[in-house]
Amino acid sequence: MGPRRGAAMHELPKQYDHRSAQARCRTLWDAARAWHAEPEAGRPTYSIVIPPPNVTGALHLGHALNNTLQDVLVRTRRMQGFLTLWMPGTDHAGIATQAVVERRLLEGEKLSRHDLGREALVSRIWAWKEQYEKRILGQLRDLGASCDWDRTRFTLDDQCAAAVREAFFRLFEKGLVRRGKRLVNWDTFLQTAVSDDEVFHEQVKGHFWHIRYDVIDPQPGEPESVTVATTRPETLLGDTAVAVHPSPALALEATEAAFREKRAAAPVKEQADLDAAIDDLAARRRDILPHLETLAAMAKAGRHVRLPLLGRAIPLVADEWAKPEMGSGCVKITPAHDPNDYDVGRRCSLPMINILNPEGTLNAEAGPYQGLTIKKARDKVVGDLEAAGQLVQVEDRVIELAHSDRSKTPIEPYLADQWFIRMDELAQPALDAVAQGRIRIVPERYAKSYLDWLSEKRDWPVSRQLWWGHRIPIWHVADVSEADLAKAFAGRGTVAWRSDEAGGWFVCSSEESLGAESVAGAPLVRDADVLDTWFSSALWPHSTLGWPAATAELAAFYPTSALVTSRDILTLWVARMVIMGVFDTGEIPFHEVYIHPKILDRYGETMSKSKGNGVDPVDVIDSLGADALRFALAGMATETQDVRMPVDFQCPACGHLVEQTVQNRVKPRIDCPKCQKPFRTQWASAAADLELPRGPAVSEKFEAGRNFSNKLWNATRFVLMNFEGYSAGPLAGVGDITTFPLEDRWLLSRLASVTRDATKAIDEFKFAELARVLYAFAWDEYCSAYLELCKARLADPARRDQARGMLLLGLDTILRLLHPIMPFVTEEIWQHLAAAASGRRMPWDDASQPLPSSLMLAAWPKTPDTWIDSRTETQFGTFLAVVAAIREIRARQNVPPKTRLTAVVRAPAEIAALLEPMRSSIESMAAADLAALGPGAFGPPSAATATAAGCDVFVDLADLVDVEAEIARLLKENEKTEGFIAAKQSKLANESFVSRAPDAVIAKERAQLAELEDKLAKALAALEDLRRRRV
RNA sequence: GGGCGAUUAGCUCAGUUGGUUAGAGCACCAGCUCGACAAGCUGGGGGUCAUAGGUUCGAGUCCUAUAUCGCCCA
Repeated sequence: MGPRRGAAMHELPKQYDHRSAQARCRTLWDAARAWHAEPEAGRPTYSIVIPPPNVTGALHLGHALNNTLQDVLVRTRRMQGFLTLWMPGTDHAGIATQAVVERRLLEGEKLSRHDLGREALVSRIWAWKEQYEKRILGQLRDLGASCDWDRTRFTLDDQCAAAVREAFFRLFEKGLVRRGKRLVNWDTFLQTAVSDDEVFHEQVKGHFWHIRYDVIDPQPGEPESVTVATTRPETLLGDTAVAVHPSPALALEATEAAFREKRAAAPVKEQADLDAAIDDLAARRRDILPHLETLAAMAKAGRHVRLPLLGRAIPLVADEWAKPEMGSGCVKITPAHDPNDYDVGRRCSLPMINILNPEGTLNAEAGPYQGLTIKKARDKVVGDLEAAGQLVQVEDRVIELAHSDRSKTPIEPYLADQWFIRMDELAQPALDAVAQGRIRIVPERYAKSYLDWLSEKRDWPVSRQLWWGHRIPIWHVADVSEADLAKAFAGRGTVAWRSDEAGGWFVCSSEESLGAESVAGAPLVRDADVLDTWFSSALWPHSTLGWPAATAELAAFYPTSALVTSRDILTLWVARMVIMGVFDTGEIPFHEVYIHPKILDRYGETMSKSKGNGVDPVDVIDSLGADALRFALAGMATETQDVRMPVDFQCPACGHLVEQTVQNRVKPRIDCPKCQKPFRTQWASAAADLELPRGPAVSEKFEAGRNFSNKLWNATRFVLMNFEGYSAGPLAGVGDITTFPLEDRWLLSRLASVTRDATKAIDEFKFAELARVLYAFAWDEYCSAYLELCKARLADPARRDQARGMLLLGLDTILRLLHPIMPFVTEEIWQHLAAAASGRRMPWDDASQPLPSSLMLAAWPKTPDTWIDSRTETQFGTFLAVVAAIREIRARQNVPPKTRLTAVVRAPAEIAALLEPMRSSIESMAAADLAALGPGAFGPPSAATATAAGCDVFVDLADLVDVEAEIARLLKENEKTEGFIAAKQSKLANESFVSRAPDAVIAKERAQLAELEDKLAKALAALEDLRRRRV
């Protein structure tokens, strides 16, 4: 602080401090509840519901991206004057949350959920939820999300629960809910079915056991046994058939034909393998086909084989699932424990024997094996088979084993009673909404997967054998008549019942309780299951707004405007929201769905906590600021594809960046290769590791945003430094801009173009483009060009105020356009502007009102199209090119920046006339004296030359010039120019080009050729001068 | 097996209805302590647009095939 600066000056620190700014802005926004939306008649609305994050843990980078994009939309629309609601909330995430809590319970207290009981476990999960919900919402606020925090919902709160019961009840009443057996993915650890989406496959080493099943009473000519192979021998206890292909000869022929066709088209390197496969088929035809034909005939005759160990007679059946080209050509059929066998079982009407208890031990159906775990049963079955001489062979084999994503334990296919929602009728309106364009999916190509998935109209299994979730509002009652039910629930429109087709009844209610323990003496037993977590998510857009009540919020904000999400839940969530939204309210839940990309690591893998390859958004917010994070994320949201983000560990001791690799990312501690000091990672668990400082995972991608924040900050610092004695008046009319100096007309033109482009980018969900356009304008045009130009004007009292006004107009507009992406730094600066220039108004502001207290509530720029002036932009471009040419000469001749140059610009008369008013600007920006400007201007023989936008620039370097370097440079440049000329000439000599290309293209080519030839001629003349000088 | 997408500078990505000499950020090189900013300024080097064909006066862009990678579905 020099003595020249008085206390009244708005002197800002040299560096932007994101930490204090973020805290201040949050306080400001919260105090004003600037994010709150109250329904209000007659105002256009814009609404988004947040994809509710799971309360399982902390937010990751994907959440940061997802919510940044929503906030960009929401902040823009709010500034544009829409009554804007962004509905926040979290998801109870059924199985995911219960699994996390159960795992901690087991690790921490060695207790299972059964030790605790339903009520106690659920209350533990609620406690977990409270903790993580708070953390997640806090992180969203740290990110800057302008959600309506007064409306925060939770998928399991009372309001959502009422909506869930009502929706289920309506489905039940309409007969769209059914109960049935289904082969489910059984998680024996969590003891629940998990959906296909919650299953991942992992390759594990296993075996392939070949087992002999004896034929009962073989006839002469018939085989005495069949051999089948399995990776899961214990399942034979549940076998109810052995299958063989009904027409093995035809099947083999078809397979062979397919192979031959493939062979004909195959590249050479694959041919050998295919030949071998074909030979193998021929051998099979010779060796085992007769045997299979016999077995097929036996199957059709209803013959049986004996199940080893248990001795049960099971039929031979003919089914195409048995592949004659594989193994022995026969397969064992265990309908209750294998998806394919289940299909066979249904086709052949086989019994289905479930041999498992829910916790993964064998039940009474397993006879002597009852009570064993699957693993022990497997060992014993194999041992017993061997002892009985039924085990033919054991092969080592790598198998794809299904695991539960939640418990990480192997999945057992398991036959169980489940609740389903019938999709045949429900899916159609959801299909139509997208097919007919009432819901627009962006990018469009994702509409295909949505439509494909929905058009299968597969029933939705909605029951889960969990304790954490919405309890299915169904009670079971047996031994009563319908008249009993009608009497018991007379006048209750909220109760409905249907036959369970086994003599009993299902009673469903939209109320929390039936208000009765029994009907006609028969007990009402509440169904133990809870609903799939996606059921409550499917209601999210309308349940959060108060449905089924006819609230003002529902009327104002439903259907919502847009949904922003990631593609992996397009079917699980988006499609189901459409289905349930239309079913419950008769209206689609949103008009647009924007699918954003995924962020991958440097190897192209998706980031996940379990891989340890992610970046924690909190680290970025902490070190570089929320705006830096948001700017980088918005810049990654390109339309076409996922983006990679190379990640490094930052050494906490020396700051060195250690590349994150597949090897080191799973280690609990890493030694910094530079300073040798160790640091811990997210995996640290040993006490010694936990004491180490943490090395956060970082990415340089975020630094651009931090630097940009600082650039804006310093531009403001400069503007405010020059505000002494300035009182900004309203800029409402801006006045007669035709009298403005060129640079001001240029700035206005650029402001108008950029505003138009930015607004369009947001309308089209082109977030990366938005970020790029604003970055380039703010940095390269406003700061590097305009602000530099103003330096001379600010020193001149006669021109000072015009420059200040324009600087303010430009800065304020940039802040408003940038605010949706970088809310904190723009708000912080806006507050400083308010202190220094409270009287200012933008042309699009309501001049009769004071400016809002927060940038968040300021008006989005509405620039007049009349500002756009392409002639001015061209003219300004020429000016910049001349400046650049002089600077280039300075740089290539190694002239120090302080040494003042003398330059001459030869330009055609009309260009010279345009440049004339910019003479002093050229001089100040290029640090050069302009000795001459015009068509007749020429430089001395000792000048270095450059060309720029039709002008020739000469810089007299007298004895400074490095003649040899200049000659070498010109020679190289001429070579290039000659190449271009040759290419143009041949193009223009091409008869078909000249006759077919549009005239405009040809004229352009001619003009370019002329320009190039002119350039070459001038360069040759300059070369001559230099050569003469050398001699 | 079916579908979708991608391949452009060392890295991460733009590139509009086909039409100048293909752009940006980071990284790299050279020079700069200028009263806004070294998280900065000025200048520079760096690309046979995956490969092979085709359409066209003209292809990074359209078509076909191939290779590689990714995702979704069974």
